[in-house]
Amino acid sequence: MGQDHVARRTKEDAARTREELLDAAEEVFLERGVSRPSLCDIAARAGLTRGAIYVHFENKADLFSALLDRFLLPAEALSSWNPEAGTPLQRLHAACLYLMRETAEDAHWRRMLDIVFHKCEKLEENGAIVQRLRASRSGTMAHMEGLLREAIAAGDAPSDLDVGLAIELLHACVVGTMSQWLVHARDVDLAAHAAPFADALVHMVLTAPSLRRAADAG
Amino acid sequence: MGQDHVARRTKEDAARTREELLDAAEEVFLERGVSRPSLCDIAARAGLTRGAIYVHFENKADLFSALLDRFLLPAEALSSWNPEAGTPLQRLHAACLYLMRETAEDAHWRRMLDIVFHKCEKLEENGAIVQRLRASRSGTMAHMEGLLREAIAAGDAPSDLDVGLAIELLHACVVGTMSQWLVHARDVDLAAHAAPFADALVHMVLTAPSLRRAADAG
DNA sequence: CCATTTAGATACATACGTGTATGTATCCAA
DNA sequence: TTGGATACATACACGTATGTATCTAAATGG
Repeated sequence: MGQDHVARRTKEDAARTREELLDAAEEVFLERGVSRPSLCDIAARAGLTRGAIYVHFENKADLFSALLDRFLLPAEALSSWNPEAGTPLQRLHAACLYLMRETAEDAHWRRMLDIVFHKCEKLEENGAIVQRLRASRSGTMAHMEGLLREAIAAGDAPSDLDVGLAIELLHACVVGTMSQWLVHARDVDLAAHAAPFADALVHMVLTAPSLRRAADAG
Repeated sequence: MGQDHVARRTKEDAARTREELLDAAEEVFLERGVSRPSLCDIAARAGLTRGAIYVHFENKADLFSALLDRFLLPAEALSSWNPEAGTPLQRLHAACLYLMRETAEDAHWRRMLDIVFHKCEKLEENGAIVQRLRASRSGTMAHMEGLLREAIAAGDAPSDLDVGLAIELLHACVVGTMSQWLVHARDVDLAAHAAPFADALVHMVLTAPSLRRAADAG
């Protein structure tokens, strides 16, 4: 605002403007999607010009990729999140609850998730998002599957459970719930619903006859 | 290609080219997203030029809207689908199964759903998609909620069930499953999973303690 | 059989986003 | 203090998408 020609300040200042550009991109992408806004729009939101963007990033795709880098996708969040409390079954329940509760309570995570789920087009040619989403899915599912197998070994889950089937459904339900919450965040009390939903989903995995191996429809 | 100046044919021919343009748009949108391809790309896919598009549609948004008109979103599909067989609970189960099985088996529905879920940006300013998605959600949820209340009245579901909570979860799980299937259609045998998933979800609604009114975590 | 209408192609003006090249002022090192 | 490096702004050239206007030929109505 007050500064006319702000040229090179200190290195930390440069890093700070980089963050401000990412913040601006996050805002603009959330409001108007990833494809439509120009780099000029994003820079203007940060009170800068396109020149600043090209200093820190190669182009819009690189900027978006950097924005994703700043954001721990669920897979990495799950891995980095302390998973060392309680029985495997309790930890599976905690993982589901964590994902949903974080969606309900962490505004920043919610905004980024909203961009990834609803404000950008998932195209093979894009690479950045698609690959991360694949990695997130397989990472989360592997994590859950490991816990569920441990739970079975510990006798906390039925031994004839079809683990692959159960995890596929559980993961889809958790992700679907998060996705729906993002769209209708104002209609629903997310925080209050997270716990009963996690309970119900784990209960389903443990008790649904149709998820047992060699099961017929109930 | 072979035709130099193909001018006005018969009225049915014109309607046919309109459909061909919509087909082309569906293909192109699925492959490359909604925002990036130009009207020229879409017309070329149909073997035509942009002029043909402007004859039948006002602009790209109108074309996309027409594409959605041609496609029955789940809500309308559910309403138009014969819902008159069996008890309310069986019909609730059939509704979930229908949505998932249709996703697994109807290639055209799957393509359109993939576009709507993953290949376009859901923005307020867009209107066309966002409004339809809202309508679809509320329509489907209302349908399901009615059936579940009937099931409770018939004694097929617990009377202290928190219907709103249960329907919110059930809907999110069904939509989430459909969405995940679209992304990883090649990794999973959709048709084989639809039935056990529908069974498990209904089982969850009927038996999960956390979905009862005044329930505490189980 | 002629006039009108219309499906679709083509041409053109305009706007806009991108990438790059250049300018400028500050910071840092010698 | 001076010269290079760097952060950011500005200017320009280019490609491209859009909307509209014009052109054509065929079909329809009288």
